[in-house]
Amino acid sequence: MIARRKPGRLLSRAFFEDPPERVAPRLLGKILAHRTRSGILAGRIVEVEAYLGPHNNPPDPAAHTHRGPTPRNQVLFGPAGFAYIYSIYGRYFCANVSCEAEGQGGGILLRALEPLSGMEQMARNRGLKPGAPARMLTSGPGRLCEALGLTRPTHNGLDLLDSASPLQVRDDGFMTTEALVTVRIGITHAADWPLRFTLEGNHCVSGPRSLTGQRILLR
DNA sequence: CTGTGGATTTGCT
DNA sequence: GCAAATCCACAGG
Repeated sequence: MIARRKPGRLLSRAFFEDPPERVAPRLLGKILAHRTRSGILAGRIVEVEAYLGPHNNPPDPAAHTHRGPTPRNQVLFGPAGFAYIYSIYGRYFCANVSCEAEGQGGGILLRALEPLSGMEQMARNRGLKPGAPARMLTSGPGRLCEALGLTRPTHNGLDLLDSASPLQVRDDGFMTTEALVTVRIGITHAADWPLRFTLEGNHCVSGPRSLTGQRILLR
């Protein structure tokens, strides 16, 4: 007998219509779900990073939107709650969610999930044996996309809040009280800005365990 | 834990 | 044309 997970409910557009540094911590504990022919691949969001739009002062030099709209980043300048997926280092994809008001260019990078359903298919997608540890499936932005089967050609620009969309962010009622805030990973500019948010202690969080930071209370 | 190499898309000059 | 890039796998200590 397979236990059916609580699917949760879709989030509202308003949830995402705030600056990235405010939406990012709010996203912790929510669920990213991909409906595929081979089942639902889903996990709880345990690590995110905020990337600020170019209207900020000073602008965020690490953000893809830093120099304004381009063909690649146009989704980030659209309405909030859409998937921005880009390719990186020739081998991987990374998934983001557009946020704040249309035209503002804010985004949130999804860096790690705790797998909830479809682990066997995730392992296949990642080229691992069934039963591979959760960490190896969805810990890291490239791994996360590979595990869920997300690519730019098929998933960039999808509405994450639409009941008909194959890719959604959902809320199953999971409550968190505290987040750890650290600097972002893998960037060279604005390397000291505290814009990475994690569920401290969750073993699917990527990156060095030694990264220290401030704890904040979640509303 | 650290270091290092693979690999290609993007956008600027 | 080229440098940079929101990375990952693997080897070695």
